[in-house]
Amino acid sequence: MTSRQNRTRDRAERGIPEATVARLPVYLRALHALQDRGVATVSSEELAAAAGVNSAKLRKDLSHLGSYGTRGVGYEVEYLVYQISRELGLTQDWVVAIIGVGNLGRALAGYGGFASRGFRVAGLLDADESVIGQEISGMTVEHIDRLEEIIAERGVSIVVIATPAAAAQTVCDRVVAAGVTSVLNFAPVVLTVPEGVDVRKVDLSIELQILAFHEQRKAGGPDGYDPMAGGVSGNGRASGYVEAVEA
Amino acid sequence: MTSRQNRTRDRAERGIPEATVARLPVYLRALHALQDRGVATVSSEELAAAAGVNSAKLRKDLSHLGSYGTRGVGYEVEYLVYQISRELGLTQDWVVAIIGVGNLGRALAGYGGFASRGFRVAGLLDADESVIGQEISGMTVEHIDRLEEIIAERGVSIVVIATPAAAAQTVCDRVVAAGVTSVLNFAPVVLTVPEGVDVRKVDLSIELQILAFHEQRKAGGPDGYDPMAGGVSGNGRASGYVEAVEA
DNA sequence: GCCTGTGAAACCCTTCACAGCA
DNA sequence: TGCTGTGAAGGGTTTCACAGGC
Repeated sequence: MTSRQNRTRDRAERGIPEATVARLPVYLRALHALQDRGVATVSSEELAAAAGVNSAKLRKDLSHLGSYGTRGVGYEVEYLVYQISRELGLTQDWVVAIIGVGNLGRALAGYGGFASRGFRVAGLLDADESVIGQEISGMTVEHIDRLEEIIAERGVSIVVIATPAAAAQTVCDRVVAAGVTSVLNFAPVVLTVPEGVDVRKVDLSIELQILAFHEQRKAGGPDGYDPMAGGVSGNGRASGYVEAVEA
Repeated sequence: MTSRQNRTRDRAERGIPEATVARLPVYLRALHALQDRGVATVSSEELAAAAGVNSAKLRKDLSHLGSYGTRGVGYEVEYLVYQISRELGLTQDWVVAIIGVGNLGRALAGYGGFASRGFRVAGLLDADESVIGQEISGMTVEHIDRLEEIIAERGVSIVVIATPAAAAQTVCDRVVAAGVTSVLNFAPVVLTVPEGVDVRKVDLSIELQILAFHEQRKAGGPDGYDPMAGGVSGNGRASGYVEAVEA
């Protein structure tokens, strides 16, 4: 490896695989749990078990950050926590605003996992007059009209969209126009953004649908009993689906 | 392709790639939106745009289900909706129970995207006496003691865990012992389950951490300004991280 | 001896490009 | 002609298995 590319910088080639990045937070959580239990060093086998992956994968992943382990011994927990935190950018604070304080927005506002990872919620915004001014998790809900102002003044760099589906794209456009380039979207729509803006999506119902797919498969055991064969046409086509408002 | 494997069953080999399964719900949503707008047929190009993928990927994905398109024309929206719904197992109803009615559990209980996809929430359970008996989204919160009874009597096949991290594994064990083999976990822990049980995980803070990683990279432009180089040691190691209770 | 770090193989997923059919 | 369906190429990810250092 490292065939072409200047090899002045040794360890972490600029460019950690996406799959690895997605697992680093999981390792980090497992490491924090070990830290709480007073564990000082851990082997790839143990840490992998705690994170729910196999040890080869864990070692490959960590090797992308550098050589932070000791052969014959394992990894020093505290040191690894620091290295992963730094790599993920968690040694600095990130200012977050949450748009939409329905049930989901409230849940997010009160979610302890944010603050403990260096994410500071600096604004809760909504369009509904009846919730403006309400106190939620120690913060006062502000009017969406002040979106641009709040982003600029408080240095918001990540925005969480928890609005109804219909409002999400409009809110996203305004947020992007205000200079934000990282968006976490909980609304069940595909957001269109310009080049250079990152959108990640969490969709509650997609996960359930994937589970349903696998659950359906289990019924038929191996060697293909065709699930629903026959009964299907009696059921009529897509039986009056209605796209509800969701979120 | 299809080198070894009996070729009696032509179209859908039992075994759709996971990556494809994960995108089918997205296509389904886009198709529902088209249906609402009265669109009868759609090309792979248009549907792909609506779903946020490229058209080659969409066609490959759909080809795993069968040949449901018409060359030179496109796909009939209603027919495709039905085929994808059937493949995902959404032509039948799934009975769901939600464990833990904190902020997140409440949000999930009220989430319209479940009911509209054939997921029927048949139970809201919690351990906290002070919420038992409360009405949430038209349902009465019941005591976790009745978990096994409720699963059996109401035919629950998918359980959503929205408890605090500390309670999740215990709840999961009981749920699995009661015969449930599909679990959607919102608690920030890795759940250990026996072979044959599917667990999917939604982690709110992991997504933010992945965004932070990319956001951090943007600061340094191309040709590697090392983010945080130098300032780091002055900051000291992992600056007193405390694993908060979360969720 | 033991456990990390990593080439190499295997596997999966995406993208390309075009044959084939309405 | 236009768009689907799909072999083939390409890229990324996982797993294997072992070399290498403590």
